[in-house]
Amino acid sequence: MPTTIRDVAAMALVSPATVSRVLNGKQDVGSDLRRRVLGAVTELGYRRNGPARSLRTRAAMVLGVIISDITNPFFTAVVRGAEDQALLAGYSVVLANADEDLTKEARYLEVAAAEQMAGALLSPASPKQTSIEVLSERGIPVVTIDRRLAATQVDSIVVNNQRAAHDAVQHLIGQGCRRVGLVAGPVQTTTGASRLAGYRAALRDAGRVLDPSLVAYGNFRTDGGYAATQQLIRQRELPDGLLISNNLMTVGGLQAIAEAGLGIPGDIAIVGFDDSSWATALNPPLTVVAQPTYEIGRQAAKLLLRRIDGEKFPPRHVVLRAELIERASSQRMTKHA
Amino acid sequence: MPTTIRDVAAMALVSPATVSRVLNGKQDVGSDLRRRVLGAVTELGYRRNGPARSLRTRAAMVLGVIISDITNPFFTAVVRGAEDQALLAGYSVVLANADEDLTKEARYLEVAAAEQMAGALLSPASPKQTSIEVLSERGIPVVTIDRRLAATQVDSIVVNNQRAAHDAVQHLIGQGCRRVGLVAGPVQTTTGASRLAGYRAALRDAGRVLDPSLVAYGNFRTDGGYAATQQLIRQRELPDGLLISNNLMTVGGLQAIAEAGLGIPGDIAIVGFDDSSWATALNPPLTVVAQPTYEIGRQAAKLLLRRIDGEKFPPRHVVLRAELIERASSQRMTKHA
DNA sequence: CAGCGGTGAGAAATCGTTTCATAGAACGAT
DNA sequence: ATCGTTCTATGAAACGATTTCTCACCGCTG
Repeated sequence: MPTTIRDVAAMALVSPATVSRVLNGKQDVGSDLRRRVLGAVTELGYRRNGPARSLRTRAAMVLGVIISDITNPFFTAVVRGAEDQALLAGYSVVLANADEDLTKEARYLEVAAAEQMAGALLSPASPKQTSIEVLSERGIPVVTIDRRLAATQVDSIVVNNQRAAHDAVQHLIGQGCRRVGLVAGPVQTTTGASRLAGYRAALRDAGRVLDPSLVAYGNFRTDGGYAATQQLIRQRELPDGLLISNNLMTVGGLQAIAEAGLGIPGDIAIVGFDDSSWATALNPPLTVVAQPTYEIGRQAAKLLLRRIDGEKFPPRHVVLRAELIERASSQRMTKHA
Repeated sequence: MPTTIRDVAAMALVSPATVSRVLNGKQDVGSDLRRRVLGAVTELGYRRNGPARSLRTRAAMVLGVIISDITNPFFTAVVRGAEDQALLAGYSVVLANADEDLTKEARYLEVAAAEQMAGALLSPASPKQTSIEVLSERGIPVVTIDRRLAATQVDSIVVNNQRAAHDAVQHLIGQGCRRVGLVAGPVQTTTGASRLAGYRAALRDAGRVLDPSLVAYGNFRTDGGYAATQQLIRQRELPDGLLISNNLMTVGGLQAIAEAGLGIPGDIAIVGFDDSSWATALNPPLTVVAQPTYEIGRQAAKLLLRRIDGEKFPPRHVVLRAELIERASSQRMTKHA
């Protein structure tokens, strides 16, 4: 019952083809006809039928963003960046929440393929098991964010996690921490693995021995951070400095520490990953490794749009820098000591 | 180039119509043919073309969720509930971020209409100015979440905000607060207005006079909460208890209080809206009005699915209960005093 | 003036699926 | 044996846009 392109054509006394051309600005159309068409469009309140359009053009003006945890503020911040960029180019962004679950992830990749989205941003749940084949076999470009895929021909935007973790650990050592611990993320994610590597490298560089009992593994979620931290602080020899590999685990970690009655930074100095609005509301304010979330999203979308436009260039792997923001939770030496 | 339903039909030696019916389980198809078809489908790795399907059926198996702030954990938690429910019914969920911006909101409503989504969940930026006409004139059902529209014929799932705010203020008064302040949300949202009303009602019930200088207005975002709180605590007569109308503003408020060097709950007792993972990691842990976020999403999706199925019933306005969770940030009286 | 390139517009084919209207078969009832 | 009736399965017509192909027309040039 809604108005179609034929209705518009009839009212403007032109053919549907002309209406289509006006609407897409493809070919030159005489200015008088153009006016007539535009007039009819607004008069009838005509809107293009998306599916019909996608069916014919084999691509919707929609970008899919499949993130691994929608409740993680890091990802939502990334999405903001991607969204702004996409909107500028006339694309809409739709999100899907894969929940770190390979099945759900696969399902949403299929939705993206089935709906013939123009492209997709993805933070893969696994570098090996995640398969973007459904998309690539249909020529739909993908850019991964925050993490990489084992298949290196896929563009990616990540931060230098190893370096960032290295900086953070170095900072803790500089603050006089003797036993620096790590709440690590899942090693099957590239982020988890890189941050672990950075931690190890920093200790080695400082001439420390690696004590495996100082590393506990979590699932990048609050409960995992809680459990891992508890494991670390229940040992005979406590860590006196701790790097926690992502924001949600940091929340869990802080809780475990508070419950154990340990003082921050007196008993244990803390550095978290990912800045968040509440980091400064904590007491003491939290030292964090801040990732350029908005920029990650923005660059990912930009890159994706270039691929959608059909530009050919070798796979690009953009590495942005994360920055250590020193706040009180890790300050053991007074600055003017 | 991807395989179509005709390819499948050719391989199974049946007509496309039969393949379609097998795939949709609509009508009876002989079990031998059914097997042949299914075999061909898996063999060819066939996937339905979404747009073609939507074009024909005039509805995609997709639910749109348009939320007003994707960086707000409250909304993302709601989405989780809606998603689980939708997936159960075979629908996929896509999110869009309206960012409290009427223009963006309108745009995404149009996208939902243009893509012929089956239905939409919406937290309207404004009860009056938000128009869901694009959807309703196409028969696409909408359920609002967290907030209502002025047009009461639209289903909604909200919490009893007035009651919740009332409880919180009553609690603060019970803790001995003499001057209870409020960081209010935008009055043009139903949530903002209801919480303000609850605050006022609680003071009236307690026989207090309403002091307008104890209420400051924010925009439901961190910066707004910061500014509003600052305004309240810079007066000559400070509030000694404070209810903050949403989670993001609470973060800003805490920051302002920390900067002013005020002690919680000693100088000022705090109750925030919306529970969050970090609420217990704060020192002191934050007393909050917790909303049943997951349940809001779940019920909203359920209701929407019934509408999509074409069920007819009068507009339903579900009101869930929010619950006060007392933690240390508002405890001034020791329990055993 | 013939011929040619270029331009603006229309007719019709097309995208891949669903579905309506049937055709044929099988079966039971009359 | 005939007629209905019920099942299955098919052919073909949508759905609403884009796009190729075509043609008419115009102005220029040699």
